[in-house]
Amino acid sequence: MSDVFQALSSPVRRQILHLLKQKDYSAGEIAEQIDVAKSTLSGHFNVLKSANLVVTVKEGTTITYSLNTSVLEDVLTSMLNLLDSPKTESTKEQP
Amino acid sequence: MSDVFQALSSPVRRQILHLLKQKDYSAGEIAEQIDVAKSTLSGHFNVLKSANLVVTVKEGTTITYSLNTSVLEDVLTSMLNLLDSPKTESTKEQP
DNA sequence: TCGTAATTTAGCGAATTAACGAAATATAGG
DNA sequence: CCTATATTTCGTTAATTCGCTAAATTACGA
Repeated sequence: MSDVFQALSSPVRRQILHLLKQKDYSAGEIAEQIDVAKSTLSGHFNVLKSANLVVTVKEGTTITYSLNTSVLEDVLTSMLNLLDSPKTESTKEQP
Repeated sequence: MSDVFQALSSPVRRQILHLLKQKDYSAGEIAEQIDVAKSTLSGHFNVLKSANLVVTVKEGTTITYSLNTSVLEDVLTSMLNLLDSPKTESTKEQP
């Protein structure tokens, strides 16, 4: 869980995820659209992979990344948990 | 947004948020329930405050922390955004 | 005013992160 | 086999994070 939030805390990585929401991309195609060195991106890919936020398929020399939505769903659930059935606001006036 | 995910990426801070979900607590009361030095907790409070995830009320020498759910709702929305209307899986078989 | 309780600030060390460029690896195709 | 392409690994550097202890701050109450 920490891994996922940590992964989501980088704007570059969120940008990658937003790209992958539209369609699958290879590492190179993503590099064309994000202005950091490919080696740096490769590091970001690793973080996303470790957090299970993306899944890869290797075909020849090309690696295609796609979004793994199930982990996002898990995080969403855990955050809903934080919001659902909130504390009884006994000291405050109820509307 | 990065701040919020960064804040959420620490187990200690998530533990604090979960406590605050139940009811408001003072810094000291939180310290009783989490096993790190008070000064360390104070640092965590700062992170949570900067991310606007908590709100404080000072009363005498005691500072009471409470959850600010609106930021959590924003994050939730942005994550739903990542899941909603996913890419057309043109290369995959539709069920 | 003095002492005490609650909380924060300051300073430090170890570990992690993010960026880069250069070099390495792997695969496809001639 | 050789070369071009795609991607990763490595070494470096700068910045950030997280934990601690010790000291400072703030407010209360005797």
